[in-house]
Amino acid sequence: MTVIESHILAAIRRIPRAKVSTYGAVARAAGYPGNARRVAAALHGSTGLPWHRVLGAGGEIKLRGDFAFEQKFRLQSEGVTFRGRRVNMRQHEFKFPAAKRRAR
DNA sequence: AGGGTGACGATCA
DNA sequence: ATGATCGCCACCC
Repeated sequence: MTVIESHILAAIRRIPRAKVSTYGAVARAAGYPGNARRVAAALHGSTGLPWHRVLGAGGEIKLRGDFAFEQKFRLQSEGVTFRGRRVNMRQHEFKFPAAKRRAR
């Protein structure tokens, strides 16, 4: 568990129920702008997180196959509405408080 | 050290 | 909308 990873996971845990965010936004909120890929990687190897509340830019589901179905199902269960593969961000995006960049 | 990788993102044809 | 391309960056050989 690296420090960057712990910061990223902490940010993800702050996303409230029925709200969503994006890989890029989580990276910025954790203090690591430009590290969207780290967010995805951290998510991939962790458990017990609201992983389904993290989407690609524009509110698009980036997973494919069964995982994509699972994510959509979980979100809809929380009341998040979809327009095809995307969620209405105007309505469901969680706005993180501004965060400062962290040292790498 | 150097090259490949990816649940990314922005841009363009 | 869809696919290609390029920029990006920590990880893992």
